[in-house]
Amino acid sequence: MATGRTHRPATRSRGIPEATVARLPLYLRALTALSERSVPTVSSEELAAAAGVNSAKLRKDFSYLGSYGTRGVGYDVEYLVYQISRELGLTQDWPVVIVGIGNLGAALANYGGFASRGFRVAALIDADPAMAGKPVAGIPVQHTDDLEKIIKDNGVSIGVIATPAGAAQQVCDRLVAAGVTSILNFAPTVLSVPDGVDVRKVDLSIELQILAFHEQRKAGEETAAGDGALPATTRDASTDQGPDGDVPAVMPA
Amino acid sequence: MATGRTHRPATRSRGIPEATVARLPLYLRALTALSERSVPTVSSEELAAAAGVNSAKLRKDFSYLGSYGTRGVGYDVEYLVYQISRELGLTQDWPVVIVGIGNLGAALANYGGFASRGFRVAALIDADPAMAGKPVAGIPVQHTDDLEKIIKDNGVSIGVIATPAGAAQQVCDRLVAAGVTSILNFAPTVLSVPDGVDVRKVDLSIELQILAFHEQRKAGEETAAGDGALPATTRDASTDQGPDGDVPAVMPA
DNA sequence: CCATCTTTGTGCACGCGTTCACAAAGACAT
DNA sequence: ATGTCTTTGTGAACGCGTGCACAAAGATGG
Repeated sequence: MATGRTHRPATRSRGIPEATVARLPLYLRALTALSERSVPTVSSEELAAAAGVNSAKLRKDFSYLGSYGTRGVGYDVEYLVYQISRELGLTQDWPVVIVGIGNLGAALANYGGFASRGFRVAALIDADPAMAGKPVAGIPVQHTDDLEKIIKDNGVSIGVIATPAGAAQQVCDRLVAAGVTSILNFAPTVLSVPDGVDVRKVDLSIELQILAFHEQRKAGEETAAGDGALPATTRDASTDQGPDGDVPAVMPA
Repeated sequence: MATGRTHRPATRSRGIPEATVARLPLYLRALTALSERSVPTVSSEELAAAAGVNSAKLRKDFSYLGSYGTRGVGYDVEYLVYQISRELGLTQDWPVVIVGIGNLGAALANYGGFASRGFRVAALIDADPAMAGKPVAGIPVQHTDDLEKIIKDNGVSIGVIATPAGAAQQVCDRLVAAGVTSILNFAPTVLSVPDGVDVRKVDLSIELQILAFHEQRKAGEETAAGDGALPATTRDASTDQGPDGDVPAVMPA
């Protein structure tokens, strides 16, 4: 998914570049796997391979956190797991509410990856009165009317929006008004929020569209001769190095 | 979601920067909305606002596609919808298979955003024999054994992986071997694929972790003096200018 | 204690992406 | 036709992120 930032130029949070922050969870996952296999240390090379990144990049990323490695040896797995967890704020409990319990909302409620990382689904909220009280993933769905109270009672600061596009902005506004300062938006809309509120966006259809773009390029390069309107003619599929760059489809905003 | 690119340095596909490609779907969505309201033309300023981006960026993005605007007037909505759709390859039908029909897979199968953009769910595939034949979103689930045949019979080139992490790489390998060249991965794993195959990754837990990082920063800034564990106490919501940069959590690879 | 070997941490250069700011282009009125 | 006004399209500067390549640091063995 891709979205644009309109204002601030990619602020660097407390010295840690955003790009690095976005990779920390990846490292953490790889490290956790190593930890479960009781591997004591890893080299930047090995860990980078496991996380699917360049080793120099990984070392530079870690250098922003401090010098946690030992030259000639590598990094202590357990220690690094702790440091990254702490940096990401995963050592504390984050109550989360999911608003919009349709197919996607229900799937998210059931998703194990949340609980395993310190995120606790504090409540499920839906506008449909018929849903109220019905348990999803073992948690009873509550009605939107109680949204503000739920947020406040549970000290929720992170909200997940999985409503239809039409309801998203309104839900967002209410979440923010109630004190939520971080939002993960699955609805296909651009949300506008006041400064100080983080929004990350996940749009499944956009991801597919980006894939389709590249797929189209791989496929017909010569078939493009068609009607007009576009240059795209006689494209020789010569060295088709298969596209893919590092571009987001999910970003804050 | 976040992943790193290991190799190629963000190839520019046929002159169109990846960053631009990632934004095209956003513009398209905004334009479609305008089209439905029968708005004939839009200025870059208006459209940029609707898409949540900078107007200069939008104009530059469009300039990569060609000169479709009229100075002093703006852009013709219908024409632009067509051009972007064509550029993204949405004027053709893209059969897609979803592998792994758990909570998430089922939600994806039901997701309306796919069909509305030229993506057709050609088949649902799951490894559980008990699922076989059971209809999900009106489509009968088929067994993994038939994966290769399904891909070939339907001419599928885009696959969606919604299996548990453990099965993802294996499924991926089979998809690729069967001819799939674009993969949207929801499993929390780094997939390795041969050159020429595009992978985009969506990781819900990573998104939350990134939000948690910023949330933590917003929360305790002063409490940080403590033991080193976590600030998170006494949250004063002062002037919390909230961080947020433009960093991806989803990328190809 | 010294030599060697491994691996980290980083200075530096390069390239992509973003943004500003403006000239060119066209619409529209007179 | 000519002038004015709006909006595009883009040249240029800047900043972030990436990756190379190497020096510094430490482990390890003799």
